[in-house]
Amino acid sequence: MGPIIGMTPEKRAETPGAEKVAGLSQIYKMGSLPEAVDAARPKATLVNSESADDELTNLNWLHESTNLLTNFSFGSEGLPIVSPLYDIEGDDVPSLGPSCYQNPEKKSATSKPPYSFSLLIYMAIEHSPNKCLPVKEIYSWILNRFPYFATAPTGWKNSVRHNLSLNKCFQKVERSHGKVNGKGSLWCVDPEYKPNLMQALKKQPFPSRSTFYTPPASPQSGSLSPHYLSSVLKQNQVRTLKGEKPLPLKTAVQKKRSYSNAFNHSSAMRLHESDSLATSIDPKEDHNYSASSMTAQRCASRSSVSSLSSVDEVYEFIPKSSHVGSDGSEGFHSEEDTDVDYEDDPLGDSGYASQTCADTSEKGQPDKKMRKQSCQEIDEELKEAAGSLLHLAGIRTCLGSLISTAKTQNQKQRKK
DNA sequence: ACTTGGGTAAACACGA
DNA sequence: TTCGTGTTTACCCAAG
Repeated sequence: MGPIIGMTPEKRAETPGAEKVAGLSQIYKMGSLPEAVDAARPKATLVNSESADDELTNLNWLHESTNLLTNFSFGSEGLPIVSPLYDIEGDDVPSLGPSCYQNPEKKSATSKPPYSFSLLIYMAIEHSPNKCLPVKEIYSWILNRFPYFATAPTGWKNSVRHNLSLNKCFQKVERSHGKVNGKGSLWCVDPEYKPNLMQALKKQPFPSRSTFYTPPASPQSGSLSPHYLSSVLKQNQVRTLKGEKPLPLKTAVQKKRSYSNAFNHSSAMRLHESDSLATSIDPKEDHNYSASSMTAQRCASRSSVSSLSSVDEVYEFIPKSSHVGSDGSEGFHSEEDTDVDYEDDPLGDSGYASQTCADTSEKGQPDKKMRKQSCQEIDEELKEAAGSLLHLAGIRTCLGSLISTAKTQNQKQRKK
């Protein structure tokens, strides 16, 4: 059991997750995105609004989708401009108080929040330093932010757990090795669904745009988080130890997609559809997140948030000993840090990395092989994704030249 | 009318 | 045994 569980309220208040939530208060001050942001944001609605329903024979959607793709993958302009609001760790912004549920409409703090449980969980997780929270901390966060639940029937906790389990947006990560089914797993947001969640957030009565957009400098934003990837690796560790073949990353990522609930349709699906247009030639085939589109999406989101190479990013959650040196002394502390510990590592991200390091370093050679294999698999996927992107970029180039040729001919004909 | 998402309740299993 | 956690099922309601 991690130190978070059973923490006294005083101690909990000292945790970064509790104090850094102040940034959330800004969400509610925010009216709408600056023009520049909207201009820079990939026009997800572009495809959706006009051409998404168009027949597939119309190549406009492809053209637009390649624009989308370009914005997403080939330049930072595809990013929502980073608002200071995303900086949930900012201390220089006055907090609105213990409860950030002070929206523009000044609703009573004790009235029911206008957010679904999924969004509440998302907010809670996103405002944790590690982007991972145990259920108990999620409860606490929600309670702190939405006093409504203090007096609400206890069923809401059931709903939270229900959502965590059922909603594929959320990924369970074992806190430490040897506790596969133990109490208190950590819950993370599947980065694949962050856009969906953000989209859903935007549709709430009190828009909180760019609220939880994490800075590009953060390696875990907009991509498969080190946490999640490391969980996949851990699963593979178990499989390896069992003598089974490690799951390919895409399989592991798709695991939750087989679930039948939540965020697969409606707003999430609509967003997904528009996004998938950018990566899938046939949108119809993408309903189940084809591997290529998934990897492409991943790659796109990766490259959109970070200048890191994909391999670098993959390596971030792998002990550097595996690619820096054999002693593992560089960049990671190697003490037996077997649990995510916010107190020891208030900045969070290194906590999980060190955990992964500790976990893997204890297991010796087979894990090195496994890590190497996983890296190779990830690399293969990335290559595949890059290939898809290049392919689409090529299509776009062709289309561009065709269009310009057509325009030129059009002009010539008009002149005649 | 139907589908879908969301909320809620309940039952059950598991581990601390 | 109790409690917390996680999963699953079922039902209801609202919105499209």
